[in-house]
Amino acid sequence: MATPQTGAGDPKRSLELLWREYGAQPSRPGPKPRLTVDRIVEAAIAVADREGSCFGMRSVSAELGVGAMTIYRYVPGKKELIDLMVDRISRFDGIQPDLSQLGWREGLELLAEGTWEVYEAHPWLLEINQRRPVLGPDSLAGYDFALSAFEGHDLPDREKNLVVTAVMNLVTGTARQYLLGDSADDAPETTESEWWKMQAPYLEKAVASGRYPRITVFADETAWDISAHESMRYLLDRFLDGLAPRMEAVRRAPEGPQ
Amino acid sequence: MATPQTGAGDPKRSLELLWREYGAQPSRPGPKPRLTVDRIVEAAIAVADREGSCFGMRSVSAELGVGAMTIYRYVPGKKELIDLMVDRISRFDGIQPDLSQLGWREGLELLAEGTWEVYEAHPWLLEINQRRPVLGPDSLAGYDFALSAFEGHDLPDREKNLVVTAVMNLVTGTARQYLLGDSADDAPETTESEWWKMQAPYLEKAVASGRYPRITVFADETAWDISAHESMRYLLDRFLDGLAPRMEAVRRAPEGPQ
DNA sequence: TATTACTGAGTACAACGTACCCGATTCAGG
DNA sequence: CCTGAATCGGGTACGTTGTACTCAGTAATA
Repeated sequence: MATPQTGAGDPKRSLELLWREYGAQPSRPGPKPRLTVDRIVEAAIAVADREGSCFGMRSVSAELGVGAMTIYRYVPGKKELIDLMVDRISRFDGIQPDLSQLGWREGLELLAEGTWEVYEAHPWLLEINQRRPVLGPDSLAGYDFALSAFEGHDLPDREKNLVVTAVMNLVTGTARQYLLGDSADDAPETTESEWWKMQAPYLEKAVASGRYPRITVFADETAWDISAHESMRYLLDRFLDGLAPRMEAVRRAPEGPQ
Repeated sequence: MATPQTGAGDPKRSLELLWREYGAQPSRPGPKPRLTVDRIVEAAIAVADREGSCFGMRSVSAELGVGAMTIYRYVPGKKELIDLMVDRISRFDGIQPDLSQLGWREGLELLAEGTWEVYEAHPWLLEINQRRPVLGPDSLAGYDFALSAFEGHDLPDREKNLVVTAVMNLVTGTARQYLLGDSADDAPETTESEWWKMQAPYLEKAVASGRYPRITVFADETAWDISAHESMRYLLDRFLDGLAPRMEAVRRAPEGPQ
């Protein structure tokens, strides 16, 4: 048979792997598999944490101590492996605080901070270009967890989705802006401060040219010394401020029927 | 001499090219260059618009009708070319409305919508992993333009930067979530609705399992039918709602001294 | 025991960015 | 004018990437 359908980028295979069943397989001929999909995913995450998003399949194989092509027996291709890695990363290992005990605001703040921590731990996540959101078991659990922040409020389902995706996109956008450099990738190159020192002469000359009349703030160094996390919190806090009136409006009466 | 320093990823070369002078060069021996850096950048953008961010240097060469290696006479490497492309894309071609005539809110909305349109026109921009923000002439002009939204308000410089980056990160985050699929890249694969149709059975089974108690909204299709732009606007509007009190507090008196 | 399916490793290929070399071209100085 | 030097464009080739394919070895079933 030609082309045994190891076709790359098959979403169906990704989904099958994501939602794979762990039940006992019927015994089949042939040697027992030495690896498992889980071990490969864990190894790939370890490699990506170390090498950045441009990790190679050969590195994953080496990490597992197997031949270069061996992992292809378990995973159809790199794209699918990344799908699995992304879902695995979304798993919330710590204790899940009971968001319904907290207020909606604290809940969403926790969601944002949790997402932020994931990006800090695995900056390569920001570099991969996820074609479509792959909702695996762990991502779905995270979404379910996020929705618990709205308990006690009669926000329409549609708006719940808007809010949750807003918070996540807000975190992602800021993280991308600031945390990308932390990923090792291929060029350590220059540090943050060195980079600005390098740009400074050009920027100063540009500002001096008068073509950028409003950018005169380079004199004040502290105006540009903004940490990634502070930037995220500012955006988050204003967003939640703006959301507050709406949440108050849909607050459910504590005891009575809805 | 060994290694004539065609070193890739040199930020200094990027900066030199970004802020290159257009003055008449002193006449030098050798044939006149057939290309210019600008033509290469324009061609590369055209190719990226067509092929996605995974455009190849050979495609750019072909677009210009020159040999594969010829463009390396003008640009040190792909990274630097991308830096130039990013800055070029940031150029605001249309008429710049006078933000100072509008209110701060309309100004920031215009900034967000403008950024959004850039991403819609050039989705590949979302796929490239910019190590560090390269502030070229056009990016700087955009930033200067953005700052004009704060005229008539005594917001501290530091907070201005927080707000502007917040708006841009907000747009970027949402755009990335939704617009990535529009980039042609390598796999047209499945459409949005096909993808959800493919995921549906797994999600339904997962929800039915009871492990995700709060995700019961899959019954209501409309709850998930959220357009990219709507999602961005929701986040933007709440953010601006939250920013409003602060902006009112720092509003400068119309006539009197500050 | 014979069959059969499956595993793991090795080889190889296309595409990528780009280092290097060489002939052709055009200016500056005599 | 001629000569030397500097530059340009193109071709070739190398290392690295993801992965298609082949083949020998293994273990459960009939």
